[in-house]
Amino acid sequence: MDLLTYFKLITTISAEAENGIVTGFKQQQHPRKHHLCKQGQVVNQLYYIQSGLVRMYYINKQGKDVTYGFYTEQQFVTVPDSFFGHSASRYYLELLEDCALYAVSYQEMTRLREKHSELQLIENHVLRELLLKVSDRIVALQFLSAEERYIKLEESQPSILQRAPLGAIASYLGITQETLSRIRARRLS
Amino acid sequence: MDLLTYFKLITTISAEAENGIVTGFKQQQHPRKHHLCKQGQVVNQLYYIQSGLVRMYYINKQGKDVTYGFYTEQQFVTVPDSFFGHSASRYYLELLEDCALYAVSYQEMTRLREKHSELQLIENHVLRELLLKVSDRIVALQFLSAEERYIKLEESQPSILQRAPLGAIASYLGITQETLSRIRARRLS
DNA sequence: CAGTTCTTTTGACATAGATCAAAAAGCACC
DNA sequence: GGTGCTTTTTGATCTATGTCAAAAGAACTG
Repeated sequence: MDLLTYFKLITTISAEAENGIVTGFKQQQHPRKHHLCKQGQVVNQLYYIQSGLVRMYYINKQGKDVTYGFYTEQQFVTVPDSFFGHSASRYYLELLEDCALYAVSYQEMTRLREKHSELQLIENHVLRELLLKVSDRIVALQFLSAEERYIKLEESQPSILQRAPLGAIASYLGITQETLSRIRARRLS
Repeated sequence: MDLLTYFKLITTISAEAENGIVTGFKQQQHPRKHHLCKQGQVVNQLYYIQSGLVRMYYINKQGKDVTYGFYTEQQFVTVPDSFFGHSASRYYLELLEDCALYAVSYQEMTRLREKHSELQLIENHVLRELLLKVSDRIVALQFLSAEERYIKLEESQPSILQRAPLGAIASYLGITQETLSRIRARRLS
């Protein structure tokens, strides 16, 4: 879905704000495997995903790649602490599919937000969505078994199971590839 | 710390905004064990904790009480999805100590936000803090062992270990009381 | 399409942490 | 200061999930 169309679902947008959005958000295309950001960089862009799939991950102390989250069509993605705090990112942002994105820089977003109250609203909306998404994860990780977490993902974002590689899904669920593979086998029978 | 003092650490506050804050945020005192919210209610207030300790928890499918988070001095607490979305809360908010709070209603917060750009900034700041806090939890729950999670809590919020009961801490860490007790014993020797 | 490499599955074994049960230690209230 | 609660600790198993290793399957590449 187009960025403006999406915004209009959240709130009504004045003509001036629409103008600001169209110039402030830059359309981009990137191929599969492209990195929007690597560990150590400051992420200065907030991305809206028109189409495609993005994975956020980090490398833990044992050198293992751990998926923090998946982001798809009609979602925003960035590394919040880096974007808002201008700090080095602990995370990588990697495209798992070719993506059509809209990107806005922090400076531009600040300008838009100050000029158009709609953008303020939208930013809050985005933050709340991110917060909600993350809250659900905690509940899952805290007290569901590996299999229950898998089922939960299956219900909430079924397409991920098809679209992302096994290893990425496993670390997202907080389990090993092997265990995920076994869960899958068990569920088929 | 006083609410205004805290706000002034985030941004400069105009005289009018100061006025709005002072009238909009109501000071409250509540005793230990009081509930600010129970499961099923809509949480219409955002709380700033001047002193005391608040626990957010829910009852899971097996009927067990699971701590979602602890909130202390100089933090904001509410149930974000309920407060922002006017939906029924899945969580309880319980005071683990006598608390001095400032409370602002959703409507009042909206009014303040629209009138004073500072409040907008502060709200975003609060959301970002909540998001950061929660992000760290995910990283911990995803790939740290029970003992590592304990150590992490010890480092980031040492006072919780003294102030909250064992069972509440255990479920926060995603483990049983018994395991937590054993971890403690192990670390003392 | 044969060879190389990456991904997923399967198997055997090890272990962190759960569960159940009971003892011990803290607290509160007559 | 004893009697009854609640909270914490300790002990003995049990189980889900991890680890290591190897096989099977897909997916690129020249």
